[in-house]
Amino acid sequence: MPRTLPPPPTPHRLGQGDWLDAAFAAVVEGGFDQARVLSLSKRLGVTRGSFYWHFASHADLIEALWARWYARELAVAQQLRSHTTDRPKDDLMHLVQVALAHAGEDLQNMRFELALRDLGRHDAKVAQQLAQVDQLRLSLFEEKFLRLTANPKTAADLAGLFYLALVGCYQALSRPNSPPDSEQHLKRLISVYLVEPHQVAPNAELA
Amino acid sequence: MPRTLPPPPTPHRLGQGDWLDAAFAAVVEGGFDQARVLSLSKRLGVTRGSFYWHFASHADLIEALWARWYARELAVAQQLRSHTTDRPKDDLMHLVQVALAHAGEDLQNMRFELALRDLGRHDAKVAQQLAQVDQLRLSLFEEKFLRLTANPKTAADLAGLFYLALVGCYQALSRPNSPPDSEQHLKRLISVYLVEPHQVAPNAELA
DNA sequence: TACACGCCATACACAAGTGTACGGCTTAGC
DNA sequence: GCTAAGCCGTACACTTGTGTATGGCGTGTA
Repeated sequence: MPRTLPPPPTPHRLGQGDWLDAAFAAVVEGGFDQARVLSLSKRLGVTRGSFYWHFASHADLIEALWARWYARELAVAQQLRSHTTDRPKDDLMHLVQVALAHAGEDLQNMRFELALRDLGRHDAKVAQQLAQVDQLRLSLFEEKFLRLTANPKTAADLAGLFYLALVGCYQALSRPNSPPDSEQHLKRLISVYLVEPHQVAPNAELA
Repeated sequence: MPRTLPPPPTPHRLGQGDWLDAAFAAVVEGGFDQARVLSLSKRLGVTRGSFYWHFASHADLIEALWARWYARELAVAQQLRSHTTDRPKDDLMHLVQVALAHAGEDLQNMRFELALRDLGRHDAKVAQQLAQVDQLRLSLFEEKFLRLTANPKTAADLAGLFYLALVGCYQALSRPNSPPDSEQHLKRLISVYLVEPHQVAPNAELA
């Protein structure tokens, strides 16, 4: 068991995880171009000699970075799938809650995912991984919506629209100076117009 | 009148517009980092000496690029605002049609706008311009939806959700290997679940 | 204590990118 | 046909970034 204790005795004695964390932070702040070996080493207070001990190349770091993201997304999806109550609407809103939690770490995850989507638009391998995650999430949403409408086609449609709205929310919330109440606003939009109207009752146009 | 004839007598005698066009194409293909002076000059078959005659610096080019985009977006919004018939639903779907036209040039515009949104996440001035355009579009959508529901709050909500879905569609359609029918699929989703159900009739859950 | 290994610093070579100064060709205007 | 301006090529200095080879310092272990 090599690395389980978070702060090893020596003050700055880095491991792969430290470089990945620093790269993640750099991507969140300035996109994937800012995840340069030179700038990361300055940020970590070491020289590039350390980096090339832990990683074979810069491309290796980037690949390890979105490989870690991919693995985590699979785990999250697995956990969300098992989280099922007898209130389908609450389950759906729980998904929104998890996806749109505006506080701290989740905002970083949003910005990272958007940067990754930008990368995927120009890199075939990243694009494929993203498509897999999208497909996984879509099937998850569809599963939840199927407990609302019982109509497979409608459930698939709503899941698609639901996901489109979520991706749009990512753009809206990741913007600097996004008002702090916009998260609640977006949650309400999704709840009122995508989740609530579809069950037995037709719809409820609130005043 | 300096430059009105599209292909001037000499084969490669460039103007500002040629550099802007080349930069636009580079951004569409590989994001704003690919819009480098060196690579653009190679693409245009000249050296950097030409560039620094037309532009003061690289930042000047980038700024002129999204300034041109901004001006065009203002013009498009102005034109869309005036395009009004007596069939509100058709007007809304016309907006979708214009925004999501998958063919050729419009796909390039989508990818450029997404790249610009990435830039806006790390540049305050770009972020501000984007916020203005978003606000302009939102008010336009709201205007159209107001002719459907007559309820101001509902119209604002639907316009917001409509725009979120559009931004999500941008991500979906800009992906490589997006199936050619996905455009029609997305249009149907927006039509059936966001435009159609909201008028006098409650909603129509099609089988 | 001697030694090997893990981790990092140093130094070198190289490539890509920006900006500037200057010089040359080509076109238009008179 | 001469000239001046527009447009571009060339050469230089500088910065940032990658990758590699090599050496040094520490820690744990025999």
